Amino acid sequence: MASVMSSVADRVPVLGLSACDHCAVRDRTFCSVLSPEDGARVRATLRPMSVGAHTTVFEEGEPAQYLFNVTSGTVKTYKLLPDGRRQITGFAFAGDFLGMTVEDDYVTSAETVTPASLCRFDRPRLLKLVDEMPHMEKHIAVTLAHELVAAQEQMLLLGRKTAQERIATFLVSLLRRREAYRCPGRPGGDCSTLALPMSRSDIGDYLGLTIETVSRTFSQLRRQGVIRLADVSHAEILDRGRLECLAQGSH
Amino acid sequence: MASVMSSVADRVPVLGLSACDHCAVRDRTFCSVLSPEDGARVRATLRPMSVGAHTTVFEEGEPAQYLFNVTSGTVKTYKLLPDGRRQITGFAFAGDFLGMTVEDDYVTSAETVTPASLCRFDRPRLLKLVDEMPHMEKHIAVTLAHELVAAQEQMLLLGRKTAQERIATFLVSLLRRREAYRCPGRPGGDCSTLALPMSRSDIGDYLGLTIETVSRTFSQLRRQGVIRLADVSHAEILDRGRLECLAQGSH
DNA sequence: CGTATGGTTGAGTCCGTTCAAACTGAGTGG
DNA sequence: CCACTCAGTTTGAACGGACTCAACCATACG
Repeated sequence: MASVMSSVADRVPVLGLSACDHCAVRDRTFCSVLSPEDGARVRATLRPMSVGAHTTVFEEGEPAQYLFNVTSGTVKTYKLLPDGRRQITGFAFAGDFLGMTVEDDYVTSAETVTPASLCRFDRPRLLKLVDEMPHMEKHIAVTLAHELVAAQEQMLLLGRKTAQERIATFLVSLLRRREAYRCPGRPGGDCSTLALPMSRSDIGDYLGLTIETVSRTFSQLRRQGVIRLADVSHAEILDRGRLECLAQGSH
Repeated sequence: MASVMSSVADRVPVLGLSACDHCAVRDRTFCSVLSPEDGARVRATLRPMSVGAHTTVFEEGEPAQYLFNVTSGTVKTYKLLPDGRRQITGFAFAGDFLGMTVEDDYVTSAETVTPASLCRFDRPRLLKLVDEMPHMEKHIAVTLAHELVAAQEQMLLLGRKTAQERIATFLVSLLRRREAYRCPGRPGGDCSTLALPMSRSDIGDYLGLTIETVSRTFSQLRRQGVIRLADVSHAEILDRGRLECLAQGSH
């Protein structure tokens, strides 16, 4: 599968220093904690890029040459077993960080779900800068801690929840994530319609289910009046309270 | 359930400054990166303690007043659903860190599996010190990153592996963890007998299985000549190659 | 030696999977 | 405009791996 580094990166123009100033996700990334001078040094390691849907960003096991910030679109990270079984470890949306690793190789693969724009950092150079910037180290530690909490919640889901509880948890976490990123007053911030940019197959591989079970469970929730499916990738949440009950396993 | 903080802590004598000098796990913790002066400041926030088996160290949702280093024994961390379903998120052995959280509340519960000794740190005071010590910040970020990798591997296990693959993965990861902590030449470092201090119920709740399936799968591996069960809590690895094949899902 | 607790084994069940068929909607071309 | 294709989704029917329920066994302990 084509790697983004060789195939797409060089086609995208470097937008220059001003790009960061207009960055929509700036205040959700480590860039927000940088002084003007440090910001300039970080920008020197950066290249903004746009890629189409279903493009490989990096692959597990390959040397981690770059780090990425998602500035728009959706990206999935996943691990594979030799026989092709797949576990999606997370979905990254605008503002999320990708490819952080202590080892020198990526520990998951990453592929875009939708067309996406990414901020690509040269990893060795950025890590050298990080060493000199305690604020950034701190920001990364906090990000890692949040990801770890999410991972532990996902373990509970994968180890102990039923199909219906998994789907409910997934929908609620998408809702919460959207709320965390939008001001309450902002347009769409409290809308009950949820975009599901990923396929049923992706949802299944994220929740430890098959596509058929995902589909059946959506239908089940629809018949129960908890959600309405405007179309295959847009779910309207009709009864959020009930959904949250289901999600935490108390029916 | 009895909390360690109120019930056990005060019975254990403070061993004074010299305790750290003899600490067996010192070089595996953040203490190893401290200068002598910083070490003294950290020690002022610390109290060593010993607790019996099956003792609650902290509970999910409760204010995170302390952080812990395990100096001996085994501790499990877990999350519960309202109806009692449990997911063990990890086992902590000597040298492992417990209770790290960005939020002000613990995100998992922790309970000893065996009698254990712990180094208890006052969290607010330690975090204040960490802010002034970039080395420690770095060490914590690295630890978090490693835990995140382990969590992602556990997601793959819980979402996509069969019972036999889960048990095999569990045994292999215990072997690897022991190897990482012991020099090859040291006694017991290359011994093929593995201690399983945790109950079948704990193993099941860690691997997303029931105790019956755990027990059956051990018997299955025994019949296949992959392991030998000296007793209920000691497994001898007879065919490590085969076990590693099973663990990664390629049979 | 009786009791208790945890572990093992067996039999039957069930939830989610597998296999298969039908449906949907977007894209293409006559 | 409709027919056709194709990939993704939904639905149905049968299956199976892990679960549930239950009995039995082993070790520890008073």
